[in-house]
Amino acid sequence: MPRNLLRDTQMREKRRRDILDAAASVFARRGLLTKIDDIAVEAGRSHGHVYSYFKSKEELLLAVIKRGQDIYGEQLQMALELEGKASDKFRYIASKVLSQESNADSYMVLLQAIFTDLLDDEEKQKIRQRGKMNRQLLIELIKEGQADGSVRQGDPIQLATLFATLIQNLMLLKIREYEPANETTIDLLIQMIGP
Amino acid sequence: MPRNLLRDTQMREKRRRDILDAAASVFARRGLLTKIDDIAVEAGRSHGHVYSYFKSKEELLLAVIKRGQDIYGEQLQMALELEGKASDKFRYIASKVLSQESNADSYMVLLQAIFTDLLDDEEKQKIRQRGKMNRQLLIELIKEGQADGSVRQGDPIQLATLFATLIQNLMLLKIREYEPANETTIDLLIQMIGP
Amino acid sequence: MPRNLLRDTQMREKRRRDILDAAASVFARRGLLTKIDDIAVEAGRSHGHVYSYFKSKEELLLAVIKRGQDIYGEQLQMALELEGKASDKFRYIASKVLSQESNADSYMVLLQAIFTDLLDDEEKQKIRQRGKMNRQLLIELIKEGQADGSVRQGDPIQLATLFATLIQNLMLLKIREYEPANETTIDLLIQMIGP
Amino acid sequence: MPRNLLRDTQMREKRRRDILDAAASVFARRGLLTKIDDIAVEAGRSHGHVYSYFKSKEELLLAVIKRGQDIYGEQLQMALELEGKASDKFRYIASKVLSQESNADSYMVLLQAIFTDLLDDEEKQKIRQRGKMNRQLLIELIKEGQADGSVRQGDPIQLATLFATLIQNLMLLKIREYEPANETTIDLLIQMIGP
DNA sequence: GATGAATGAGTATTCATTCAT
DNA sequence: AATGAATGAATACTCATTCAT
Repeated sequence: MPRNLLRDTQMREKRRRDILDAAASVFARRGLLTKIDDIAVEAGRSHGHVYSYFKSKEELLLAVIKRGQDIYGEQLQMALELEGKASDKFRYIASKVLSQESNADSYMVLLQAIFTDLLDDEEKQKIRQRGKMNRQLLIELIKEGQADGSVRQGDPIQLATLFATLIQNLMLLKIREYEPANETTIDLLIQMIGP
Repeated sequence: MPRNLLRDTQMREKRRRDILDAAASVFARRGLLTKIDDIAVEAGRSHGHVYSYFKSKEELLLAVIKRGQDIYGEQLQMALELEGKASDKFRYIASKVLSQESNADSYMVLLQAIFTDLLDDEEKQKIRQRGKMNRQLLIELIKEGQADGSVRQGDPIQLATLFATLIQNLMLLKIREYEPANETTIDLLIQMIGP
Repeated sequence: MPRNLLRDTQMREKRRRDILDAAASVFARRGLLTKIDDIAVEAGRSHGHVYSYFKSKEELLLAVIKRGQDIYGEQLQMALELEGKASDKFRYIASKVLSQESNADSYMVLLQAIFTDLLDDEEKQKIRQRGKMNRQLLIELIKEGQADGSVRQGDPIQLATLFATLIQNLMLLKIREYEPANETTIDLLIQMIGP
Repeated sequence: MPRNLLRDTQMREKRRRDILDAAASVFARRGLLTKIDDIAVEAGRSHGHVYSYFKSKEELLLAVIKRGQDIYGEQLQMALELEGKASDKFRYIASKVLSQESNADSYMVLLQAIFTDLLDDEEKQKIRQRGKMNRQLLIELIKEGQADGSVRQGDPIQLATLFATLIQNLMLLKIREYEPANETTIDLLIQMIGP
């Protein structure tokens, strides 16, 4: 009996996303030592299930990383398209990014993947390439801010790197209940890159 | 002929340090997936050798982390004792810390240990405690800078966190050959926390 | 409208045979490591399909073996019923058996099943029993040949075993493209058991 | 403390041989479905032990096969160097080969490896190459026999193949307690290739 | 002390089998 | 009936740790 192909495909897509969500959260908490079974349990499924969606743990890890980078890129893009001063867009980015726990998870996974020798160079290259694209968006915004006077002068590349570094690490600190990064922190951050 | 006990002890100390050095470098590169044998090879010894200096892989990891934090603390302490404006001391810290590759290794290990669920809470507490002590030194320096006018106003705790975050991540970027953090970067950093 | 029960049954029989064919060929090529899915793919069906015709992989394997033995037996029977000298019947058997690839497949599966500890003794007994029946046919033929002077003297059991051994292995060699067993080989074989 | 290097090496060699022996016997009985643990148990060791001598199950399998072929080759070589008629040498080979159980084990493993798709073509090529070398020895002997009148006329390649086939399969039959191949069988066999 | 053989708990992955659709 | 999603038992292989030499 033939099944409903459209629905089958949609269901499959959904389950794939469920696994990615579970994986991101567990990879973030247990690093690359995560067991496939941890992920399966988090997703409420058996480990065999995971393997019918991802060929290997490495493939799953790479998918998690890619998705995190893509989402981050979309958030940046959205900010760029707002009206107003560049500094307001930076503020928007900071509060947007800091408000979502999953960003911190993704970032933690990314850090480990990229600063570690555990992946092929080829895979690391792809990840870096996507990272560069995202940073390019920030660089544009820095330039915009330097033009409209809301961002200090200086090498846009370095300023973009410092800004990105700051918000990403604030995420980490926040999620691990170090220092709650609050509105004040964001103010401070904006001032630091301000003129 | 009695053995030279002092010398024996010194030799033992030295070999212990050799292992710690090897371990820090390998843990940094291969994360918590590091094998004892990787470390032994890096130290030019057999894996059995490692076990006559450290009871377990976890104990070795904790020792590596502690040593990294202690060294970082000493570097901060040294800066505090310099003569001059607080901002000059910050500059000194930045260039000192950035100049030593082993700091980046230690920081990477620390990050993984602390943002991961792989250690006991008890051990994580000790690590956080030492982290707090180091940050306290930075907080003092921030306050000193706010008094002498070389650091901007704002919550010293948050400023210290932001500063620490920046230099630690710059280390990582540098060591992984992302963006070479150079003197300009340090200038920028000092300006950012400046008034 | 009542379904055509006869036709349903025939269809079911046909699909069962399709699976057996697929299974024989895959078992022969991949041995007992064959996956149910390999067989399903070879049969152009899903693995679930296989299970609506055979309860388990073992049952399927046993069915494959049994069918191979039965077909071999029929081929021997047919030869026995021919007119002529026993040696002509041997020649007929040899060329008949060697001409069908599926015989080699069946024999390879049989070998593995029987010289291996992977089946129950009970199942192995059944297989051996059928093997004995087939060999009995050959023994009759040997005796017939000894009577009509076309086969050498000697223990008929041993001669039958040697003959069976030879044609079965020639099949294997042929199918794996070792030495093409041709008409000359058959001549030689007949001479060897000849007087 | 340095160890006795010579002795260490010898011990290692011996243990390697022990594993090969165990592996040959288990592979023969359980085919390619053999578990590494079966072998370890047979060798009276843990499965981890096996892995410090062979990198993988496949490597171990290949080593077992190679050793079996090498030993068979040596047995043939020895026969060739005897004094006397070729048919006596054949008789010697037959009784020599049939007297050692391990030959049957090796042959069974070889059969499965070579008639199955489970190994790389490259590995299969190596195995076939060694097989050819061994058969070449038999071919020489056939020719010798045709010259001294103790072997029937006919294509030496085919005669060698038939002879090899016969003794190898007799081994199998014998070891699985089918038909005890006894002196009579060998007589028969010699007569069959005789003039 | 130093080595590396040996063990066995732990983990990624596969695949027979079941069963809802 | 036919499919393929889901499960979990089974198994290859790894690696921390121990310990005899």
